[in-house]
Amino acid sequence: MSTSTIDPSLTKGGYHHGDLREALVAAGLSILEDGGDPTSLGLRETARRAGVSAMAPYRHFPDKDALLAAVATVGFERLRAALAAADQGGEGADREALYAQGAAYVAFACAQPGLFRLMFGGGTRPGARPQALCEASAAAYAVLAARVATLVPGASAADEALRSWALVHGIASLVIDGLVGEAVRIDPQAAAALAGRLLRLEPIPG
Amino acid sequence: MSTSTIDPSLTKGGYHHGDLREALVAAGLSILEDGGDPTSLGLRETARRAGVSAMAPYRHFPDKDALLAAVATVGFERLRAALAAADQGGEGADREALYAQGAAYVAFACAQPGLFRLMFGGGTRPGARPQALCEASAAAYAVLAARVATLVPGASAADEALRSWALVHGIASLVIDGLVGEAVRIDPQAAAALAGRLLRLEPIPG
DNA sequence: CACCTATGATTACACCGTAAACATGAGGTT
DNA sequence: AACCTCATGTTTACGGTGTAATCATAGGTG
Repeated sequence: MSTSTIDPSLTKGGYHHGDLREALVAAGLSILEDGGDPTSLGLRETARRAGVSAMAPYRHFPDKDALLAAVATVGFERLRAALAAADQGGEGADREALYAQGAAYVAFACAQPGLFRLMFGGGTRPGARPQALCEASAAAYAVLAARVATLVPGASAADEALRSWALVHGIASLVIDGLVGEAVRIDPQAAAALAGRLLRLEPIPG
Repeated sequence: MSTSTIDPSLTKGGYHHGDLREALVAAGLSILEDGGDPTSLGLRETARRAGVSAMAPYRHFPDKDALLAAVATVGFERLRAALAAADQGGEGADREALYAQGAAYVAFACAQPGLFRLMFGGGTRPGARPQALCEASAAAYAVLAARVATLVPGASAADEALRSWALVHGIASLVIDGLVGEAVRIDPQAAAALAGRLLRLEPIPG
């Protein structure tokens, strides 16, 4: 299969288009990066963006939800990378790494709200998620959970990790939906700072 | 305008249909209560549910987003009522009232995920929200913020309220999107219990 | 009664997701 | 080299949606 000089990494599915599946995912990401909602992410619009016929995506995805899931999977991989990078920002295994992860989580959502909304409940019913999507989201969560595990005793680590996740996810959701003030929503840095502040905040005393 | 015996409260807009505007909002709510996503909430489908022509809603709403916003406004009013009722469940001004509000918040989202998703970023761009919708969401938040204000000194009350909101909102979002385990998503009681547990959880020590 | 306006119905158009039939070109076989 | 096969992409078609424009009617007002 390799007598020709074509790069084998592009040969897979590279009959007419170089690699249409990846091109479609990239087109979908570009739509979201241009300020598009998940509702703007249509099958025809994505195909148009990839410079291909409207029905071409059906050769690579069974339906629209599968294309959206593939885009969301890339989103989770990017989120995982962003969390891991933020975690490595500090030096030791201290809480600053966790705060940095929280700030990165919110900054990610604020910088790409369309992608973030697609990743979380952006259309596909739970239970019908492809395995790759589930694995990608679990991998992202694992980065946060691992940091929490280094900070708390083993028993309550799971609950503490879930609590931290819910907190930063709630901040991110409220910010991108414009429920916490316009200034924060516009500026990803301000949103990240808010996340760090709330994460550091002591619970209600009593 | 009131020589007839018709109830004035129904006279407004009640030429042909009793009160089509309210009927459309009720039809939209019923669609969401029947397990419909916000995407299932269409203009034509809502009109069909209300037993009226497809274009009739345009006499009462300028476009689809306005109808969705009206439905979301009712959702926030219901959420506000649920939070207020949960707050009154206990007796004193203690933290149990706050925990009850958190559990009620998550239970609301879990019981009506479609409505919850519509209320928060369900289509309309932030900034284009009708004033009534903003007021309804602010009124719901005010119930939670008021309880927090009775528990913490004035300076940090705002941040503490926002932190509590983000935490319960994050839990609710993750649960209805199926990111925290199927069992919790199915059972609203289990979801509410999870909210109470995480709210009670002490922060990460250090 | 005649009239006016609010309300709802019809029709039409562009867009979308999906299915079916068609066209094309790369690769292996002879 | 000639041919066959099948994966890939295109075209056409259908039902559904949101929206604009036009028509029809019900209810109160003079």
